Amino acid sequence: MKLTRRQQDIYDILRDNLDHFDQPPTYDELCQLLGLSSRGSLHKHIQALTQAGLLEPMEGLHRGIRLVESVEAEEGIPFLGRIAAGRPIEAISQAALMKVPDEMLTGKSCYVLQVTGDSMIDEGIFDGDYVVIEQRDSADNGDIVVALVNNEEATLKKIVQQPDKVILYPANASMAAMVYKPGEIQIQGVLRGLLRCYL
Amino acid sequence: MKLTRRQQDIYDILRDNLDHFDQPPTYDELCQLLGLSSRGSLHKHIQALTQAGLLEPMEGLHRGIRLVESVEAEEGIPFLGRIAAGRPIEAISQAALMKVPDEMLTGKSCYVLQVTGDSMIDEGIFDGDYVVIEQRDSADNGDIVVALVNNEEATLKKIVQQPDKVILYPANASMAAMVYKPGEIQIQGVLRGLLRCYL
DNA sequence: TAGAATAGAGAACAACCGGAGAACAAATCA
DNA sequence: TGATTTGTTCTCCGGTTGTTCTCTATTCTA
Repeated sequence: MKLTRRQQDIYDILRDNLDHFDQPPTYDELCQLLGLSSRGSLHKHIQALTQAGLLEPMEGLHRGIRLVESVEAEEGIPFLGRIAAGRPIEAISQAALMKVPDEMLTGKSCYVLQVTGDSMIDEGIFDGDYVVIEQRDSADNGDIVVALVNNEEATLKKIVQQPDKVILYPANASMAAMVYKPGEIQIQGVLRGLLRCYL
Repeated sequence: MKLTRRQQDIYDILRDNLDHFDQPPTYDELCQLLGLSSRGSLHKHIQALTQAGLLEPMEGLHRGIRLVESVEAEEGIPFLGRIAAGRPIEAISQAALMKVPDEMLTGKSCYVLQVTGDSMIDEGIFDGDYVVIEQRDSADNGDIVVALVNNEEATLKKIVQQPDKVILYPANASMAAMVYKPGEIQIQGVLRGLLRCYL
């Protein structure tokens, strides 16, 4: 169902309010947020959203505006942000969904990051490529993982774990491997797929 | 149905706008983008695109210009087979569909091939990777294309076309470029995306 | 060269969108 | 219970936006 601009505004505000308050707003409160002076005008939009299946029908109840729970999710897995060696993952403001081949999905929770930098270039992972990551807290030796170093820097590297140390290998002849103590490294996910767009 | 030049312009702009805004443009906004001063002129083109099945019919709705989402974007595009330099495309027995990110689709007809061999390794295209190809019979210099050589061998190479010759460059330091006469090379498609599965 | 196809300008029209405000009824609160 | 808040319904309005015309210019083709 297609929403008009104002309907979209109102839906966004309602969705936003969900996180901030435990009670739905009254019409008057919503009108104030929207800069309206007439409840009647708002009501028409609320009705349209209900018609569209985005709001539960509210039969006269006060504070009865409620979002429909299972708005059928679009297909795809979330694109979370960028990962660059030596920095935290840079989250993107608006969560977008990205369709990926089923072959890359493992049934576990997965997400997409965009790679910044050339540290994995010898593995054919270039600056600007997208990687599909399976959320996990452990990995096998030789896996390419998203690792959190000292709870602050996120990086994409090939990992080798030994009883007394953890080594992160970049795939770039001009960069050196880094050695850490096991406690300093936290695995956040394992590389499952690569996506690259040409112009 | 074949689009006129202006119709193609408009379609491209609409497709481009999809990524930048969450609401379709109004006629006036589109006119401004196109340098038109009359909504009536635009309307004729919109109608033609609707007729061609590329736009949803908009029954008087404001901001009602909406692209018809192709089945391909929902279900995936066909995986046709393997391509190895020096051999015809090896078709797969049963056609499978593969979901790919919308960003790789151009609205034109696309398909997926699996790459065999290392001839494009310096471009980060490895043996076993999947490539998304847009079906076309022409390309710009520097594009990576699926080219049919002498009507029998298919190959994935970077192309440079000159009036008197066509050069196919592999992206592998240990391989040499090949030079052909224009008539010997037939372009079958242009590289739009790359997919790689890890384990 | 005539005709068709493409492309645009501009005017007039109708529908849609968003809003105001009054009156009413139901829910909630004191 | 009575008063107040809150949701509902209704009519009305104006600007925006899509639609339909007619008219003109340019390009391509038979």
